[in-house]
Amino acid sequence: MTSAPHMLLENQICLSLYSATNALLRAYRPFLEPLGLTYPQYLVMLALWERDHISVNDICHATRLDTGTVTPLLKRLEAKGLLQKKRNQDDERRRVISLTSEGDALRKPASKVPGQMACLEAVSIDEARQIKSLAEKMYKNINI
Amino acid sequence: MTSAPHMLLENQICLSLYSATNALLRAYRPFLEPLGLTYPQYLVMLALWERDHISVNDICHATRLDTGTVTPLLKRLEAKGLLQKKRNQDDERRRVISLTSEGDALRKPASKVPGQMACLEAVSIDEARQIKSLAEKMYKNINI
DNA sequence: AGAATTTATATTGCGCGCAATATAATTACT
DNA sequence: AGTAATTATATTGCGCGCAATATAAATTCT
Repeated sequence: MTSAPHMLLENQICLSLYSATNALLRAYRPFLEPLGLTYPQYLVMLALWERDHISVNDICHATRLDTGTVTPLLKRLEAKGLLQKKRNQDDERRRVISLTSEGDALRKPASKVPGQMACLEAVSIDEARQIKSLAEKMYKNINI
Repeated sequence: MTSAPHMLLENQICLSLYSATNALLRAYRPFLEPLGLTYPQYLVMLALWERDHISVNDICHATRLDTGTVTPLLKRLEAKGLLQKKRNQDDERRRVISLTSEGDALRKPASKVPGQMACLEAVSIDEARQIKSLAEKMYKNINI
């Protein structure tokens, strides 16, 4: 029994996206490993370098990661001495996440990562723009 | 200190791809859950529905998954009674993965999944084609 | 034939990704 | 004020994703 076209692996859009994303994450690894960061941890650090002293929820929104992912991830970054968690005085539920001087200092070497990734030239600049815009549209349309 | 453009989360192509892919995987969940499958398990079943009696390595290639991912995944599918693992007589290293009648029977309800996903209309048909082709290019260029 | 290399699969361990659930503080409602 | 609903964060558990390592069978080389 032959498979219908929509049941063929080679026609799975999701598999293409899935494997490309995993490949891209693997490509980040050698550049992030010297910084002691995984890609999701790098996203959290980017969020903090962009705006310090924010809440866990702010980090979830900025990085599009889940609480169940971010909470233990923050613990690891805290254990590495890159950030601190304090209680917010105004709202005792909130935690305020703040960079340590080490966390702040990591910014400089981390700023070389985008350039290193660009050197891979996996796609052209224009194609990168296209795929980003299409992925954004997909993300927003799925997340109602 | 303000972040340079290439250090802004909103300019991270990988974050767009990453979050879109995760969103797409989440979107599959309600359709795959009634079948008792995760998305990677669905990929393996698609591979077997396409060609039965193949090796673990064949499955890794077809699904672009890793041995460390596939081996335990096959155990779970075996435990669900969807497939069997036998030794290859010609080459004792190889395992031959074969669908059970239950595994074969799952093909029919599974054939509705692509249509259900298409109904989400996350992107147009043409955009889906574009993003698939760009993701394929990226995947192939990264995986030298 | 015997040793070295390659190939196929399995195992271990860690970090997510996420659904479900829990806890505690705040806000809204009556 | 007291209760209900909401919000912020944390916890649990399972299934990947993958690097590193192990094991065993087949192949190649001498």
